[in-house]
Amino acid sequence: MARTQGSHSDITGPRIRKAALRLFAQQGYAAVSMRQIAADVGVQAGALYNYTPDKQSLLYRLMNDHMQHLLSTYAKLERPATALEALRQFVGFHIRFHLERPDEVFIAYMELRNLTPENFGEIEALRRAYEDSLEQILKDGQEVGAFLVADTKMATLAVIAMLNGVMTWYRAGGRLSLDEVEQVYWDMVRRSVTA
Amino acid sequence: MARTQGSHSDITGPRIRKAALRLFAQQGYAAVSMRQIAADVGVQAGALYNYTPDKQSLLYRLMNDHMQHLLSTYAKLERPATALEALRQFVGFHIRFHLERPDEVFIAYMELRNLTPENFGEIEALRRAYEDSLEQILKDGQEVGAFLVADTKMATLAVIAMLNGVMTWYRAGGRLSLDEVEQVYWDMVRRSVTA
DNA sequence: GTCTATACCAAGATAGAC
DNA sequence: GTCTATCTTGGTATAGAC
Repeated sequence: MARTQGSHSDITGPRIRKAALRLFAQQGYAAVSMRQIAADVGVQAGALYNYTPDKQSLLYRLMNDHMQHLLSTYAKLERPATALEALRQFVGFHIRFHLERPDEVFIAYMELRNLTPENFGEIEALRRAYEDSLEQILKDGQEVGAFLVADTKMATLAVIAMLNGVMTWYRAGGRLSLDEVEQVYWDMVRRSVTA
Repeated sequence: MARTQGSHSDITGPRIRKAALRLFAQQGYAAVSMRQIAADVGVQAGALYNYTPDKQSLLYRLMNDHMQHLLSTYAKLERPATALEALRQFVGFHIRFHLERPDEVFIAYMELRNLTPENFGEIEALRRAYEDSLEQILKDGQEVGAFLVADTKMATLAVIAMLNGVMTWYRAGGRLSLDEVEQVYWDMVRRSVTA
């Protein structure tokens, strides 16, 4: 665990972010000290400042990395032919991507208020871009009569909120398999936006 | 604002809780200091300890008061005759009760991890009791064929998650009236649990 | 690149005067 | 019941040796 000296430029950075990620998710940004993160990594507190100018930048980096990863992964998916299929794809993607990264997800929406205004603005823009991709699906489906919603913006937020709820209770190995959960949520989402 | 002396037993307590409520909601429990709360009330930090044994108890008190209020208010409602009407009542009650108390709601689910294990257990039990009242509605409706859901527990959590989403974006005086929002969400909830 | 040591400040909580 | 003053601890961040 605790090393005494040496040069580890390539691995210490990722280790710091990994430790910060877990600790922030567990205890919250404000409740975690730089000393705690350093102890977890096995270095002294001062060494952290070779990798981040300050604590705030560490948080921002974690949230930015996560959002970029989310957007780029979704963008790489092959686009289905119909709006209904696109919605199904979105539901499956959203549930799986998020369930695989509980710490990142938790931080991404619990620690928004601990970002500086500038950093907050940037993360918010990324989040909105992701929401927009769902709203576009709903708009497309609405146009061709596949969906029937009173307001695509509200429906977008309602669907995402419903899906995010999975993260608060789902645990692998529990009563329900991931496939079952995905199926149930897909049913509810589909019914909520169709006539 | 800043008073200099005197005896204010009856009003200082509530003022402290009100200040703590707002500050915790805005900045997070861990990021708010007792000195900040005291300054907001207009007393010195030491004076707070005449009203709470410590900071943790202050948080617990706020969350407990909120949950008790939620449960007792819902319990006082007249029970509708049908499951469908009961669900409609729940949706309207949930949205309105929560939108009227954004700070309490925000704290109640953002600061759970800052409770001691004992306090956490108590608050969790109250939250579960509230969820159970919705699940009972879904079970009743499922029995008489009014609803069709794959799993009442999952449907309960999905519906609450969807409704809670309103709190993240709705602002009075915005594009949509409260009645409109309630109507839209009721439509989506109803469709999501019926065939 | 990491260490030890430390500057500097603010936190929660308590003591005793009024 | 509130004040002032203070104890003790731990926070972020930096300096300089290795």
